[in-house]
Amino acid sequence: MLSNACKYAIRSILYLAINSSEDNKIGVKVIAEELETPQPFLAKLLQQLTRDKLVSSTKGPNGGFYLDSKNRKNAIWDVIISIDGTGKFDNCFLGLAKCDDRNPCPVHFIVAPFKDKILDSFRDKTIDEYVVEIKNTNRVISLKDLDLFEDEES
Amino acid sequence: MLSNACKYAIRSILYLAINSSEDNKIGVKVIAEELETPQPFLAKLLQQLTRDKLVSSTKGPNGGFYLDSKNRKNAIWDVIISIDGTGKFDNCFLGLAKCDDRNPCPVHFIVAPFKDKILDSFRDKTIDEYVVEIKNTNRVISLKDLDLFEDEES
DNA sequence: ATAAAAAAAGAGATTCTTATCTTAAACTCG
DNA sequence: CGAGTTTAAGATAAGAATCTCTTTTTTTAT
Ligand code: FES
Ligand code: FES
Repeated sequence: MLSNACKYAIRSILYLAINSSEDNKIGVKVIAEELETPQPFLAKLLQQLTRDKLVSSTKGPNGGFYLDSKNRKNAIWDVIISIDGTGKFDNCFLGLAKCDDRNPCPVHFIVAPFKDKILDSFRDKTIDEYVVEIKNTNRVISLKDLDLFEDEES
Repeated sequence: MLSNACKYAIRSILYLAINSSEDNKIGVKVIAEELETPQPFLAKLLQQLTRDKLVSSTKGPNGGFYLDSKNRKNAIWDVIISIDGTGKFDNCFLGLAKCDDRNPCPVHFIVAPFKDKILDSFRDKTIDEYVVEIKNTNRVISLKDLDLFEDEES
């Protein structure tokens, strides 16, 4: 549904939203390590996002990537468009030409409501709002430090 | 989520379920035309499905592919396993190592119920049951004859 | 100047998709 | 039965898309 590239991009945007600021720019290297993604690939993606004004960057010493307040008003959907282009979402789950209520494939009415829901969530919430939610609910974005609740039992 | 190959496979299984029988075997060529899929690619997929006993075939004149009553007791899920292998479904939507309720990514709780539901539908229903449903509700499987309801208005 | 970092371009690897060609099986008809 | 036709099975490879890595250039801070 989403390309690998796009997943990396979304995760890094969220990472930057949480960890960066104008005073605290973060280099590709750190981001890549933190998110456990291939570094050069991520670099390219971040460049793309920068061109599309979804993240900000400065070169030179103490340079790096960060999100300014404008960037934070964008939606995840913008990231998806920037990286994967539109389309991947509107397609029929079984590969029919159109995904359409009037000519549904056998799984259409199972898939469609969820597609709508997730699409809404991606389009309507700003990055900022996502971050609030992530902070409130302890959602994970990096591959590291999984099993946060490991020793919760007993 | 599903590979192209897998989509083709699912659609041809359903096509065969609806249109074929032991007395009415259907050749790759017809199936490929009907479903508008690349013929040689489909051929390979059908071979794979035949090896896994999900479809039946005979060679020679009047030969072709069909579903016998055993084949019809399988589930779509079996097709997915045969073509894509397991896994593609259990993955995190944002590419994290595990998709896990305890360490959810920011979209996990939007995606997870959907995944469960569709998975159930794929695992629990037999091909036969799907066909009944398709017939009852006029679902589309081929790319041709879309817009069944084109002139329904007015 | 020097060093740090992103930007840019592009080479290489891998996987996914499609096409071609040969072989083997099954039926048909003389 | 036996030659010829039909169709799937199998092997191989060409093409395309996706993903990963390398190298060079440009910008900026100190
Ligand atoms: S028509 Fe297949 S998912 Fe909507
Ligand atoms: S953890 Fe990401 S979808 Fe479940």
